This record gives sequence, structure tokens and C-alpha cells, in this order.
Amino acid sequence: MKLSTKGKYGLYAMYYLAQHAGEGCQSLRNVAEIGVPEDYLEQLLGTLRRAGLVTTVRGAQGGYALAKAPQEITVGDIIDALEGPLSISDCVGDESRCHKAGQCPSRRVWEYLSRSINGLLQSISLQDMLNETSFDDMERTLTADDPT
Amino acid sequence: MKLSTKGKYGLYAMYYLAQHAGEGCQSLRNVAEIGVPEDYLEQLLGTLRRAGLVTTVRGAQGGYALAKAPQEITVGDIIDALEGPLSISDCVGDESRCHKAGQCPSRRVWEYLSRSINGLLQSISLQDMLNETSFDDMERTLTADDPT
DNA sequence: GTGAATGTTGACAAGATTAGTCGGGTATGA
DNA sequence: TCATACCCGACTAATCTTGTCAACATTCAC
Repeated sequence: MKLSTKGKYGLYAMYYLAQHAGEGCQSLRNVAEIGVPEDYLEQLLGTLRRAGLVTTVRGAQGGYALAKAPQEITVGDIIDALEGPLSISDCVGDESRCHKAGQCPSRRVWEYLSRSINGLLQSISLQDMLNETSFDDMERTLTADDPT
Repeated sequence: MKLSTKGKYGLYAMYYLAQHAGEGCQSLRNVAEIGVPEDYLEQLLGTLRRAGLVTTVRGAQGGYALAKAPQEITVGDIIDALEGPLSISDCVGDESRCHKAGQCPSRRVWEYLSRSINGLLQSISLQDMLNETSFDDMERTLTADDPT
């Protein structure tokens, strides 16, 4: 169970744009400084544009910029756009795939996990990543739940 | 971001064994009633055996059984065994892969997510799946956090 | 002891997915 | 009009998934 590089690179790119928000748009070449092949990054940014997360300006001096404020874009938005919606198991969200949907306890596990993980992803915004202290807060709530 | 069928089938199989705990061991053919090809299931049960989650008896009247009580086996144990440890990004857990480990905010996101998801997976035991009411409790804590 | 039932192991392979690469567009500013 | 950029679809090598298969080892019933 792992994330592909799409989600990872996409978050790097969006964080880069968040850091340079207010400086006008950034060319693909600039964004690629994060260490991602330009040709590949172009695909990812295209997907993010179609998902409404970045805006683009074509032509000379063109480039990419965040479509919304950093606090309005979450890690979940980015992962969703690039990797498709989190789908632990096909049967979640598509009842027809499960012949005994009502009684299947595994299904309830998948549903619970999907909702929990989506909630986690949606709870972290780009702004949180810019504010380092947000992480310390998250760590505290996490370790408070789990006394080990 | 999805689970492969290994984790899904593995959980089905372990749940089947939990339901039949106390009835002696179950042959591969019996377990395959959950709807998984026998030859493939055999591989998965072999992996679960090497992970110490099931015990086997060879020969005629042999079969598979849980190695521990249902409350001592978690969904996380099963997923870990079959899909390898949750690895959101390579750089989590292997500092050498990240050239700027200390300052990377994405890394902090991955670490936070990994720990949270692992905690979730470890919090659900096979016994919880047998007790239907456990799910209602989980739903309550989940919806309490998220008022939508 | 023999044979049937059952678990064990490793090799193999078709298909899907990932992670890019490439080549040609199209829009814009100087 | 030309250089700079973004846009888009096709292509590919490598890897992973999802099995299938064949040969073998162990045990029980007779």
C-alpha cells in the first residue's frame, strides 16, 4: 500500500507554487527545480489544472500558479486529482460489485478506513505545510490519542 | 491509492478463520469458499503463516487456523504481512533517500499520514469484526470528529 | 506400507499500471 | 515573426498484480 510518485511529485509542485504565491506565475522549468523530469511534471500540472487546482498562462512569460489560496487547497485535493479517489476496495462506493453488500464486515472495515483516511488528507492544507508549527499541533493530537 | 486484492482476500480469509475458530483447522478448499482461486489463496495463506498469523497442519485432515486469538490479530497485521509495510513515500523510514530530510515539509506530511493510518489499521481486530457493534462505536467517534 | 488428502514451494505468464519520453501542436509577448 | 511557454496524445521499458501450474512433502485411514 503506497502512493505513486504522481501524488508525491504533485505535492512537491503545489508546495513550490504555494511558496511562490504572490510572485506571479512560475514556468515549468522553475517548478521542475523540485527534482522532477520536466516532461513528466507537465503531465501532472495539466491534470492539476483540469482539476481546478492551478491556473496557467500560455505564451512567453507564461507559467503556473495556484488557483486558490493555500489554505483552500488540501493534500487530499492534490492526491485525489492525481491518483484518483482513494479506493481501498472496489466494492466501496459500488454496491453492485459486492453480492452481499449489507452483511460483509470487511466492507465495513474498508468504508471506515476510506472515510478516516480521506478525512486525514482533507485536514492538511498547503497553508498548514507553510506554517511549520501546524505539524507540532498535529503530532500532539496524534500522540494524545495513542499513549504508547 | 488503493489496496491490492492480496490484502482484501487475506482479510476475507482471516475473517473466515476467525468465524470458525474452535472448530479445528479448515482446509484450503473450505477457506476458498470466500470466493478466491485456491491456487492463489494458497500463496496468501503461506505468507500469513510465515508472518505468524496462521498455523497449519499438513497431511490429510490438515488445514489452516488462526495462530492467535481474534482480539490479538489486527487488520494492520494482515495488511502488513501481505502488502508489506505501508510506505507512503520511500523517503519515510529511509533518511538516505531524501537529500534534505530535515527541512522537507512533504516528508512531515507523509510521516504524519503513515503513523495515522497505521494507527487506524492496528485499532481494528478480527474480534471487532466479529462484534458488529464495534463498528457503530467507530462510526460514532469518526462522525464526532467530523460534524459534516 | 500404500494411497488419497492436504499443505509447500518455486517457476511461469498475461495483463495492468507506473514512470517517464517524445514529437508535434497552440498561444503570447517582444 | 520568432522565441518562449503551455497543451496534448502516442509510445515504451520496467515493474507489479493476479493468478496458474507442476512437482514435492507430510499425514491419516486402511
